[in-house]
Amino acid sequence: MTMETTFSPADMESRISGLWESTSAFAAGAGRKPGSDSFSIVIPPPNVTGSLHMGHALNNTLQDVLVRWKRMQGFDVLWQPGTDHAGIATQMVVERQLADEGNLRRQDMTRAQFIERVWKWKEESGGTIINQLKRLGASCDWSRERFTMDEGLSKAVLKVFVELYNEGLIYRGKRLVNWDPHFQTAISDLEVENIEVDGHMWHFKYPLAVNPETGKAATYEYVEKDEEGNVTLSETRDYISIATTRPETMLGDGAVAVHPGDERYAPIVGKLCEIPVGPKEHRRLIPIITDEYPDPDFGSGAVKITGAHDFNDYQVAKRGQIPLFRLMDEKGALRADGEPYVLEADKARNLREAGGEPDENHVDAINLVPDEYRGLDRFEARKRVVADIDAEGLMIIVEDKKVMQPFGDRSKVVIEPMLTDQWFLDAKVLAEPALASVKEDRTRFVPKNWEKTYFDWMENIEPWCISRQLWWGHQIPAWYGPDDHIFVAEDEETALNDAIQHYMASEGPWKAWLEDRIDNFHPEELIKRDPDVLDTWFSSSLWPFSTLGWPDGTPELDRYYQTDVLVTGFDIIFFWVARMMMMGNHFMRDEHGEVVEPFHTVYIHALVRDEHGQKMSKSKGNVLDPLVLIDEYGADAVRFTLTAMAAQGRDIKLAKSRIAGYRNFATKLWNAVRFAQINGAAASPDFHPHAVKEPVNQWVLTEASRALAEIDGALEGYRFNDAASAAYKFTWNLFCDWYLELLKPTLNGDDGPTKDEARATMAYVIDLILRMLHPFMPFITEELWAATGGFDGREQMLVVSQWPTLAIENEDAARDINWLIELITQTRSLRSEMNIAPNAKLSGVLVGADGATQTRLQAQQSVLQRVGRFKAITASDMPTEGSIQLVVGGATLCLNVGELIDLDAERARLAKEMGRLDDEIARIDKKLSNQKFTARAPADVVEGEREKRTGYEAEKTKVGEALQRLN
RNA sequence: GGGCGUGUAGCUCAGCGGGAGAGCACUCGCUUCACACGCGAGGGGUCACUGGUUCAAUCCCAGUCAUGCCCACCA
Repeated sequence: MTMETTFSPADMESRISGLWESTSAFAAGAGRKPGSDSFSIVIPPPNVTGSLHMGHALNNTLQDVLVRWKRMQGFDVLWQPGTDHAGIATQMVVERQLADEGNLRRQDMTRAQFIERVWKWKEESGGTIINQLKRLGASCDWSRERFTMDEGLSKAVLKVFVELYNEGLIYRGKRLVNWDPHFQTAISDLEVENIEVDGHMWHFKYPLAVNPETGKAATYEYVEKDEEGNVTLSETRDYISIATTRPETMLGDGAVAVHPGDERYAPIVGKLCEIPVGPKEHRRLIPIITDEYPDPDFGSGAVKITGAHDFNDYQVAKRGQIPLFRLMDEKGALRADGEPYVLEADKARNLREAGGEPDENHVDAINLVPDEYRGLDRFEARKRVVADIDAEGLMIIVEDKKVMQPFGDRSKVVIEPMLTDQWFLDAKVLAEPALASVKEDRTRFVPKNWEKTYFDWMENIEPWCISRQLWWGHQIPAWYGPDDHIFVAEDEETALNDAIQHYMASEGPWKAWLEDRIDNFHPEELIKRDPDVLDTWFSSSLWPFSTLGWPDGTPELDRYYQTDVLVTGFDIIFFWVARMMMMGNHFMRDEHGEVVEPFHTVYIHALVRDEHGQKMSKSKGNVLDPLVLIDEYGADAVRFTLTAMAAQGRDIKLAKSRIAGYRNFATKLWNAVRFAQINGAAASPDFHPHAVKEPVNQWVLTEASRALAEIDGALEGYRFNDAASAAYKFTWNLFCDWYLELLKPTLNGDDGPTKDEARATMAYVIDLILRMLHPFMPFITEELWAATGGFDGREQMLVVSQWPTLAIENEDAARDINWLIELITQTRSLRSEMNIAPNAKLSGVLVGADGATQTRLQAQQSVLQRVGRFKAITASDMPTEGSIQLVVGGATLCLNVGELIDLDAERARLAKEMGRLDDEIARIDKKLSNQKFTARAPADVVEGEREKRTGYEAEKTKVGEALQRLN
């Protein structure tokens, strides 16, 4: 087979991919050795709406490196792929598509129609990212691809929900949650991004209530003191000053709170003040209460309490039994439905405090939202409230202020805390065993410092709001009876039976209703299913076992669970890793009933940034698209770059020049193999690496052994960058730069056993290189594997061939070849420095060489001529006159350069060399003369310094002699 | 406010107790019979700063200054 000087990744990659696919090379267990252990990884399922970005490329390259390495080692490997249904993201995509088509909006369709539409979209466009992963070379078992909404996974979700509900760990309740007014759903704390924005803080006067007996406004002496207790301000006030960043929530205030120790407000605690918004005759009065929450030193020290629209206020309201007024609708507009939301238990109390009687008629009298504000968007309402208060002269001041504002991570709109009915998971209980697993080292994070992040979050975990007011997702398996009794079951039939049983055993009206038509009613007449769906991460948290068939007991579950390592980015430690730990620990047990964690290792990798360290974003225009890079440089180059830069604990700043550099590496490998082909590299049945005779071959096998050990060690420790760099250095700097060069005289020489050994060793080492590089650069290595005849007859594709093991350590050969390399390197430097033409053939004599060196000289004569560009080098006792002299390995090499020699330059060069040696010796002497050093430093270190000194001294003598000869 | 990082050659980064490294960029020289996506040779660094521990510190500790990220309820 003839090879071009460069290769074309594009053609090759699709061809190779096809071969892998058609031979099922990635199938679970492909290439395993009989009786081998399993090695399994579950892919972090990308969103079905996703397309491959650099983060995916890094994440999946690293997984693929591990998986290919383990597969070649003979493990029974499963890399489980799949995608996530991504509730909000997918619903968003499909709704946008509907809008683009000018068709119905979601709201105009039935739920069933819409969901059908989403599935259709999924079938048509949902596979994009999977194909992109294939282009990267990800060796997942694609035949086992799963989707979080698959039947099997949905079954797992139902089972988990029902069990956790029955255990009391899932419950429904009215709580303050993060409400996304754009998507009109609750979201979890994690889906909220707090961003600092420019805002304002308004200071308003809340007038004290008119005393009904006197008909006058109440007043009090407001006194401020400095730190020493001196009065700095004293005035009579008929109001309390309130600071707020959100005036639009004022209509929902339930109280004003001050700190119990705040003397300024002590005279008015317990009194009422008025919310200064809306028609005067209908303004609501609220009490001034005390609570630890207000900070007397911040603002005025008085805080308005809006329990239904602020998380802090909610806590204060609960403590003080302050009513919660839900002021807004699902879109974040002030409600227009006329009826204020008041918790039943608090209704009477509120009315009483508002000065009214607790009867239904009075509710309208304190109607929460005045007519002129009804239906206003919250930001519009804010402007109106501020303007109206200002017009009334009740605004004290407005400050510009940076405020932290919550935004929906997908919708990018301001999140509104809202009082709604939601489902929650008691995460605190589930977190405990998940914490213990990491504390007790049964699951470990790499790098370890991420454990602290995990601990901090898990130790302070809050209930997880798992319900979403969406249509796309796992619908919550809960049904409500006519009296709102909840029936949770895996299917409607069970829920219905439960309901029938429940009501038949009750004494209420529904018993009679049922007795009337027990076999003749539609289920919907009795129970209605909760319309909400579960948070996408609920199903993702089951991924490590739901993809393997759980809750059924499958052979795959037995074989591949616990998975080995989870490879992921730190940004989803909370979203996903922690939750998988919670669910895995709760549901998965071994035969002894012991907890089995979903994975024993969590490898956390960095973020990929642009070359200046900026986060890649469309708006900055600095996004590098992995697919574009793959087109330009090949998948192997992209993969190798990401691997080589994946140092632990550091973000990857990706520059195209690096990718180009590793593309060049691929070309280099290509040409090395081409060279070997041209020169008849051939596997010989008689070849045994331990039996080679030539030092150069012994040496390259020694170096290959070292490189392999380094790669294995690095991969064991997830030091991907070290592994890549060891493979790179061996291949290029050792094999190409030296081994192939040193072989050239032999390969161009006469046939014979030496040449045969060279050809066989060359073939053997190329085999080795292709194997050791395969996890990093699967395409080109597979291609070259096919292009070369190897030692195993190429019965298998490289992907399922064996990972090399080699442990040859030949010190003598290493010394021989390193001497040769040093001699050639030094002469090259000299030629360059002395401006001697690179192709000028020099002759030289080696003076003072010991026996071993003389033997080397003899043996390497042809190499020296070819690679070192010497006419000849002979051993001699007598230095040549008028030569340039070099000290190499304890001997002096005199190079005859004829008229080329410039005596002054030569003297200067040697003098500089002397100076360098003097410096080295002085440095060592300083150390050795330090008695503390010789006394306290380890003996081998001291001995090492002495040896170095001896070496420098010997070299100095030689250089001195050379210098003398010039005079 | 708490936590986790990072500051090493012009750029991007390895190294992390005993003689400062790589890739790219730069300079010089090479149509050397695999490769110019190449070959050979070079220049370039008080390893952020200040103290401390140590026989020895770029590396360990403390502080300072920069810089990045995550978490958090100051209205």
